[in-house]
Amino acid sequence: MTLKLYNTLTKKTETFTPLQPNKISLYTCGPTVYDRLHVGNWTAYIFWDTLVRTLIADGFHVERVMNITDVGHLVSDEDEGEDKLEKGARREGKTAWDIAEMYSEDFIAGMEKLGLITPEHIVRATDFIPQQLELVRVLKEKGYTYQTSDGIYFDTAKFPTYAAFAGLDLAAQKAGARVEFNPEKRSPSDFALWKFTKPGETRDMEWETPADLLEGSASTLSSGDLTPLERQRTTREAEETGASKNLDSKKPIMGFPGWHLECSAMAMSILGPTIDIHTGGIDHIPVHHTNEIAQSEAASGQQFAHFWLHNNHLKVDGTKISKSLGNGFTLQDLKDKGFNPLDFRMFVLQGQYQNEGNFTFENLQAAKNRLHHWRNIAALRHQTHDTLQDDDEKSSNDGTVSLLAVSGVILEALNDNVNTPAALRAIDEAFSQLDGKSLDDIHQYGLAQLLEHIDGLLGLQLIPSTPDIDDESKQLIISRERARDEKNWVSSDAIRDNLKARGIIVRDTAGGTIWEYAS
RNA sequence: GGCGCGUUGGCGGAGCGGUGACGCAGAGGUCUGCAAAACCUUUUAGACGGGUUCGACUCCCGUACGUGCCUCCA
Repeated sequence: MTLKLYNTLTKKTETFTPLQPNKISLYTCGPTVYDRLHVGNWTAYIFWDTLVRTLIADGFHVERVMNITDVGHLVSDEDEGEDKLEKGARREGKTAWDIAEMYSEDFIAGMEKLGLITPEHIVRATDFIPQQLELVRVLKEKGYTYQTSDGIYFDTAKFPTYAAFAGLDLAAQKAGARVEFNPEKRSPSDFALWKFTKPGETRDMEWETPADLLEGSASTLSSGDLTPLERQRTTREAEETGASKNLDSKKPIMGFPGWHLECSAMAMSILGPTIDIHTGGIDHIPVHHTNEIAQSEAASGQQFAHFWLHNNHLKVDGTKISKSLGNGFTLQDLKDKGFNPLDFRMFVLQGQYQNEGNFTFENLQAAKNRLHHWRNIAALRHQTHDTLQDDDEKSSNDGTVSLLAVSGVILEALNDNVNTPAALRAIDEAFSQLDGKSLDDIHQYGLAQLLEHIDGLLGLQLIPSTPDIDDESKQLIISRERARDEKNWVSSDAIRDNLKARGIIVRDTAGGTIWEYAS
C-alpha cells in the first residue's frame, strides 16, 4: 500500500519511501514541561500517534524518539528571555528540577489517558547534555560558531541554505523586525547553541561549559554568585553528565543548552544523522526546525530528515489559544465538564492534521455523541447469536453484512496523508450497514475483527470501553421479553426502568431486543 | 513592515474541473403496546468581485474577514 505524506521540505505531497526497507526512524518534538499541556498541544500528539499507528499497520517497525524539553526553552522578550522552567519554578516556589519532574509525569499520564502509544525513546534534554556539548564541539571545529558575552552562537551566514526550508526572506524580516536584536550577533538569524549563565543570576539548571568550547576572552566571565549549596549541586550535575572536561582551578563558566540544540543532539545521537520523518507543530517551521536543520546538517554533512510533517494549530472558539484568554483547556478541564479523553481524541480525529481545527465544547459534545454511537455498535458483538460461523461463510448468505472490505478502506484513507476524516467516514458507512440490521445478519467475528482494526489504527479503545453486561442484567432482559410476550406492559416497563438505572437502555427491534449503554 | 495559511449548510468537516461525503444538532414522517433506535424527507452550504473554461466550490488574480509566524517568544 502506498503511503502519501505532505512534506514541508518539498512543499508537495509525496510517496513515502523509507531509508531502510522495513524500519522507520521518527522524531517528534515533545513538550516543554513547565506547565500542563492544553488541548492544542495534545492535538499534535494525537495526530502523530495516528501516523505511527498507520506506519505500523503498513508493516513498518517504527523507532521513535520524543524529547521532553526540560531546560533551555526561553519565554518571550517581555519576560526578558527567562527560561520557562526557571520561571515556572519561581511561580510555584519549587526548583526547575521539580517543575520538570512534575509536568513530565503529567504529560506521561496524559498520553496514557489519550491512548497514545509510548515512543520507544522518551528522552529528557537534561539527560543529553554531553551529546549537546559534543554537537557544539563539532560545529566549533568546523567553524560554524562564534562566541559573544552571553553564549556560543551558530553563524547562519555559514550555512547558505539556511532560509530555504521556511522560505524566509531574511533581509525583509530584518527591516521590519519588531524586536531589537542582540547587537553582538553577527546576523539576526544566528541562534544560541549554548548560553552562559548571566553574571549574578542563579539557575537551578546549569552545567559547566567545557573549556575547549570557549574562546580566550570569555574565560574571564563570571558564572555568577552562587550559594555554596548551589555551587555544590551544579558542580555535581556537571560531573555526572560529564560536562566538565577540564577541572582546572579557574572559576568555571556555567551555562545551559539552547533549545534548538537539544532536538538535534537527541535525534542524531539515537537515530543517526539522517532520519525518515521529523514531526512538529507548524509554528516551528521558521525558527526551531530551520535551526535544527542548519546545525544538524552543518555538523553531519548529511540530510537531517527526509520528511518533515507539520500539524496546524487548534483554535478555541475561533481564536488562538493563549494563557491570557484562559482558553487553554487541559484534560482535567475537560474531565470537569464531563468529557473523557477519548471523546477529545475523537474530536481531534474529525479534522485532518494540516488544517486548523476549532475547539468548542459544542463540537466536543458532537464527537462524544459520535463515539457513543460507535460504542453501541461495538456492543452488538456481545449480542449476535452466532459464534461459530466465520465471516466468509456468512458473507455468502444473502442479507448478511460483510465488513471485510472496510478495514482496507480505513487504512487507505490514513495512507492518504493521514486523512482521518475520511477514515471516520468509512467507519460510519460500515456501521450504518449494521444499523437496523437483525442480529442474525451480523457476524460476530467480522465485527470484532473490524473493531480491533479500528482500535489499532485510531486508538479509540472501542473494545476495552464496551464490556458485556452482567448476567443479572441479561436475566432482566429475558424476563422483560417474556413479559412483553404476555403483553404485560406494566411489568416490562418496570424492568426497562430497572435496567435504565443500571445504565442499560433496551430497544425492541424486529430481530429482538437490543441493549445499549446509556449515555 | 515581512512571510504564510484559511474562509463549504445551525455546528464540525471531506472529496472533486461537470449540479457537494460523513458526523453532530433541529423539523416532519414511517415503524413501535409505549419508547428507543433505525430509516425516509427536510432547512437559499462553497466570504465577495473578476478571469480562464463548453462548464469551477475545485485553477488564476484582486478585495474583505479570520488566523499564525517574524531570529534566545512559540
